[in-house]
Amino acid sequence: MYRTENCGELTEAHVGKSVKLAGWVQKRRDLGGVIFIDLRDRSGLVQIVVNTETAPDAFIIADTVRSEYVISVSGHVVKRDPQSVNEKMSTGTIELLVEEMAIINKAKTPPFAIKDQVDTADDVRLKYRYLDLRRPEMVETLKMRHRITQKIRKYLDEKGFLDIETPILTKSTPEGARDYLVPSRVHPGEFYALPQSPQLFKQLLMVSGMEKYYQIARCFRDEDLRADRQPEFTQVDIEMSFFEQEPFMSMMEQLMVELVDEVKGVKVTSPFLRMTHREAMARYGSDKPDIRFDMELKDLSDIVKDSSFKVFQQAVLGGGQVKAINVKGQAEAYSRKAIDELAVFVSTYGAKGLAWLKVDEGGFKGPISKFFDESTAEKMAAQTQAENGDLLLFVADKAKIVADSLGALRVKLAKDLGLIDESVLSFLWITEFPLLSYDEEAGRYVAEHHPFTMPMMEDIEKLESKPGEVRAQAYDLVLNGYELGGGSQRIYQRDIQELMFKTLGFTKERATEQFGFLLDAFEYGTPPHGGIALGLDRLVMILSGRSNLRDTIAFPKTASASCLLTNAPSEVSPDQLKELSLEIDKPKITK
RNA sequence: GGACCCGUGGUGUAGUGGUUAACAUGCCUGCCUGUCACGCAGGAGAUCGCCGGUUCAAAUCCGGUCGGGUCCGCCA
Repeated sequence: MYRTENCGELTEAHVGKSVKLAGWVQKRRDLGGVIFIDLRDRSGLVQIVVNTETAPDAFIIADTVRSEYVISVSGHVVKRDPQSVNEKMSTGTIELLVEEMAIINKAKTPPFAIKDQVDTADDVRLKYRYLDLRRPEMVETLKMRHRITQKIRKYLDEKGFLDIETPILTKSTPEGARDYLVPSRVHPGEFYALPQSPQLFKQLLMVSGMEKYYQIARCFRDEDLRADRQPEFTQVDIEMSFFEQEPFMSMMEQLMVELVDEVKGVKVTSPFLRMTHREAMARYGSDKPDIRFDMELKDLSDIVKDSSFKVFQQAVLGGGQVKAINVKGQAEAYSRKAIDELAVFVSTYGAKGLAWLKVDEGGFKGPISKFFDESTAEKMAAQTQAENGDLLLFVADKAKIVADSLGALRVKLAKDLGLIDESVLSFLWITEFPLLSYDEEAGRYVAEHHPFTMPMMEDIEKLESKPGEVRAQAYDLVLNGYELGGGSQRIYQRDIQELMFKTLGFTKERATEQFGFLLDAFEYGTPPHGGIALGLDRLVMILSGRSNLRDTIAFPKTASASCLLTNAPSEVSPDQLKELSLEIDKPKITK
């Protein structure tokens, strides 16, 4: 037996007991006649002491031990003298007095120190991910991820949901994200796709009468990465029959309430705030607003449309908007140069400029103040709740650009100014999403959520006349400015589903070819159903206080979707290609 | 597809045209019996990501390329 206890779990209750420990050498401190070793395992650290006089054989071994050696020790747990207690260690009041020691395996000096304070570049960490994962904060994050999935499984099990697996090798569908493709050997020239989500299968399970399904499912999307986006990620996928939106949302809320209480000890109140998509876009310029701070977008279009400031005037005349955010009390803090930098920031979202006004006792100050007469200025001040010392920032443009740029600026300023209370978990639901949006590039409407989302019944007759105005029975769960997940009531009637495909520009033939199996299935007694998919990685990221999804995934990909540990993706042999009837059109220039 | 930032001993940084590339930490050796950022003394370790150009001279300037990161587009 290698060990009787775990390092980090030793307490004063063990004092006087003989125990065996095994683990990695965190740190060796050699004082000549006595050697201290901090021994680490998954549970934490404990100090072990080897004395040349009381344990001469062990001392000889301890003398040769180095960082990250795997060792086993036995001895007695003793209480430390009061003056040698280490308050920074959870096991700091005790230590193990070593009697025997053995080296189980030696270790090369690791390329970086195994400790929490990371000062190592991401690429080095990822190349040696197995060492990076030894760092306590990484262990803690993966432990939290485990506790989260365990809680989700327990909760859904208690509510009667069945965990059912769906295929990883499946059918490519053109809607939505780009697919990862897998060539078929048996069917030359044909491909499987990895699932973007188990969407179709979970609906088919509802047709099957499974009634309540869930899966913690890996999903794949061949799109460019972000700090909160990986090409393979994990969804908590949930679907139920005889679905009604309100009770379902309540059940999801209850899961979140219990989960954050268990995992973080944070109490959040239910029901969560609900906000329509239209309101979120108007007030926050985002469909996933961070409502931990104010600084809302204020519409000034009507007030300034007759002003002599041409930029504002023309934006409104052209069908656009003029909106502002009020940066409270920051007029002095932002110099002209600092505001110029903010203008560069909003330009990435397509804004052509960032107008500004500072408020002081004499009224508005700044280069554009001369364009507004007294009564206009008063109305602007009232609309933005402007007071002395405030800084107003304006964007005048098409609605989308105004929302994107001011929405992003609002979040950036809040972060820069420290307006966000990081201890708060701020959940809300966004409802009544548009069903469709017009894709300029494709020259047609595309599904905002996915093509199986049920339109709102009162909008359904507009599907053919004004598709852009149809709202969906869809909802997103938002946490602290991140989209945690989204779901909807699904279409479960063949005729509505066919109408939807038609609206999306599918010919009847193509709809049959791509989704005929679903349309057919709907004709065999399909219950109304709906559900949600939650981004597990993002949930772990937020609850563990990380700002990057990579830190919540044991073996993540880099920004260019490669794995630095295994060097995937990589070239394959000509034989492998031949077997799959594949030819490489543009061979990479070999190194 | 685009923009921006980064690349210098194992690790993290300094050096921004001119001697032997500096510092911290880590590593190695020796000394040290209560350390926990142990201490003290000594030592090894870098063709400055790669290729090309400018120059008498390049870690430094220019172009390209590769790798990492953040964002826009893309993606729910």
